[in-house]
Amino acid sequence: MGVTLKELAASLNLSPTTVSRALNGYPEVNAKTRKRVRDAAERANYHPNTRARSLATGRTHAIGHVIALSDSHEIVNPVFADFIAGAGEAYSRAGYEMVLSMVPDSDEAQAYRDMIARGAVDGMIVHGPKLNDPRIALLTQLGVPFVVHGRSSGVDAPYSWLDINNNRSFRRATEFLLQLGHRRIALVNGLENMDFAMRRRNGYLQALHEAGLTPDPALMRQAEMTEVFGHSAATELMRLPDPPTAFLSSSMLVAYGLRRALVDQGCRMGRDVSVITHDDDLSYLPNGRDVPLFTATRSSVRDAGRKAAEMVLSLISAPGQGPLTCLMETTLIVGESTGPAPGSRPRDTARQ
Amino acid sequence: MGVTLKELAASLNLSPTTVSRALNGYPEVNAKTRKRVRDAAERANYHPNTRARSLATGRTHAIGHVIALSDSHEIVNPVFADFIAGAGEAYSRAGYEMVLSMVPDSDEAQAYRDMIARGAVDGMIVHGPKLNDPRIALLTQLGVPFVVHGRSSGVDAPYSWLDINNNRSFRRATEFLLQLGHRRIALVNGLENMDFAMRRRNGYLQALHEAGLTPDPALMRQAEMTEVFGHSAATELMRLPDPPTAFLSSSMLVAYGLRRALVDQGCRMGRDVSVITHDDDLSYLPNGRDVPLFTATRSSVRDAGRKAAEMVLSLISAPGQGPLTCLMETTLIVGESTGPAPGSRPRDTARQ
DNA sequence: TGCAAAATCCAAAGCGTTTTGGAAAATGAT
DNA sequence: ATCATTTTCCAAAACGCTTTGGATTTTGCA
Repeated sequence: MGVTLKELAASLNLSPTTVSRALNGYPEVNAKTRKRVRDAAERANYHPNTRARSLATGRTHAIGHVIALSDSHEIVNPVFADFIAGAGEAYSRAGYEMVLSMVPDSDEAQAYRDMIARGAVDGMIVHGPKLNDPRIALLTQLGVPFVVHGRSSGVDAPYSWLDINNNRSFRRATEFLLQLGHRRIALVNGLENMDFAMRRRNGYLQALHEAGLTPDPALMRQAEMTEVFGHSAATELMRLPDPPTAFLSSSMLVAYGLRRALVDQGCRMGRDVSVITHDDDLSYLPNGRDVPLFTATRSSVRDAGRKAAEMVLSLISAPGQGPLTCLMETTLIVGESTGPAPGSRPRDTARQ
Repeated sequence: MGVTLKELAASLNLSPTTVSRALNGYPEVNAKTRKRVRDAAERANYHPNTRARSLATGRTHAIGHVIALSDSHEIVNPVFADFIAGAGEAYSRAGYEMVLSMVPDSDEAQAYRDMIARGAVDGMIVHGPKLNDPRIALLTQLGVPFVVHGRSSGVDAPYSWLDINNNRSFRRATEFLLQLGHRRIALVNGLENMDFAMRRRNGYLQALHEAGLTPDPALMRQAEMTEVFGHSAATELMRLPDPPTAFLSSSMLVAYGLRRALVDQGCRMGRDVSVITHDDDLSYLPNGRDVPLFTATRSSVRDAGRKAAEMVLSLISAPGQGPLTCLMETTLIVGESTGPAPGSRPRDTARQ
């Protein structure tokens, strides 16, 4: 508890009104007194009490994030930290706070309700949307500005979202592999009740169809995206009678696991078997130093966090503007993990 | 903005006072009316406005976490997400909020100051303490309850902390390797201006000394703990004229990199070269499925988060009790990455 | 100089709670 | 039936800020 406005005003022989206005940049205060006030505030390390301010203004200057911790598979999504970091930057630049609520996913809906009913936040970010995600309807009904990180297939009503082009991203990656001559391409995906995983799968399927290939269900796996999953998936897939010559992975960690399994089998990545992974550009999972370890579809989730935060702030400052959307394209970067399919000449020089 | 207390009171023909007391469990209210009030509150989904409540009580029911994002090496510590998850659980159980502030590390001190001056939090958690960390003095001076996740060598004044026994942990791991006959043991550490890294190094050195070995500076590396660092460190170390036969790693990700480099060199882990890593038991970095991939010193950082949160809550609810401390031991789990040093019979059967 | 307009300041109300200090009603003892 | 207690409730103040509606002073212009 620092200095209070009243005290500061008293020490300056001014009314609280004037001091408040001076600090908040209202025009009806003399330039000289404004400076006097500002200096005094600085010296006293005065910061208006957030609670009192928001009680008076009705705005909290806080954005809420609810993270559901599923009791069953207790995984904290690793992209979470970087996304939050990006969002946090934007918030602190704008003078906003971030309030986090981590709840068992059975209480998730109530967590959103509570935050809003208690007047704790001006807006929210929705993480990890699933297909037909009910949170979107809930929040629109509650009338709170919010932005979804991702989209939710099946939800028709308009809402604000920011997403990467998962479909095109995985379509391109698949095409790239096809051009290298690969015909049996495995998809090692995240859980496909997650919207992003579903879209990636669709992109992969579309590319196969356009190439006139029928997808083989045996080559498609989904699970929580860990290194261990990548390892077991690749191990099993390589033991098939007709194993894949290429892999598409949904995360760097999974790709690590793929690589380990491939090495175990005595394959060399980029020569015997190709791998493309999605790379969220996580700060602690750099994809190689100079030349990337993995050929990857890359998009910084930290940037996404920053942008999503800016979007929700914009929704708050200009409420009338209707849903905002932002679709970010990924870049396909070529690393050492891809090469022509063994025993087949590439159809065509791979475009970019 | 949900129902207000006044409205609820009006709808019940009661005064706000009575309704407040009924809901907060004060004795001076009839059991029947209390029930009536509680039911009505439930029906209306009434939640007291956090801001108003904390303005009135002087307590915010919020704990602050400041995360510094260094502009130079923009790494978000991967343990952060799991720690936060653990803490978040404890907070939401206790009806507390978590407010997060992510700032460039040049503004870090000011971020702590601000949070407190603005009356935004009742207590704080300090992340990633360095040697002689100035934040500890700052917060004690400001008089806010706080708990440090880790310790800060060089800070003498007492403070509350929760830490794992990094020293003993790495001492034991080193001893384990020595018992397996290893004599040249490399340490692939985190940045040693971090307190935890320094302690691990000391534990390692102590074990060597006790075994009558002089540490070789060429075998000790430190950097940001990424897979890529692990890879480059191991690659360089294995090219030494007299390469190590064992590695100690400070994180699972680094260990992944070590393993990749070793494989590149044609070594088999656990036979040609041994590896022990610290394992924070991160949810998305499981150490194998049945039998651990890596022999490891394990301690759940999520548990640590939970406990640290409980400690700060306890400091708040009982202010007089002086500094709380908690030293957690790690468990040394044996996986597939360790074995007897090549060309030397183990001194002794490894205890444990 | 005089007067309207602009500039500068302030008192007081209000935001949604909790809490203090009673008041009114019910109860118990005599 | 009377008085002292205890129950049960309420009016009003307070938390620290913003904001409305004036009041006072200064400025601009004729």
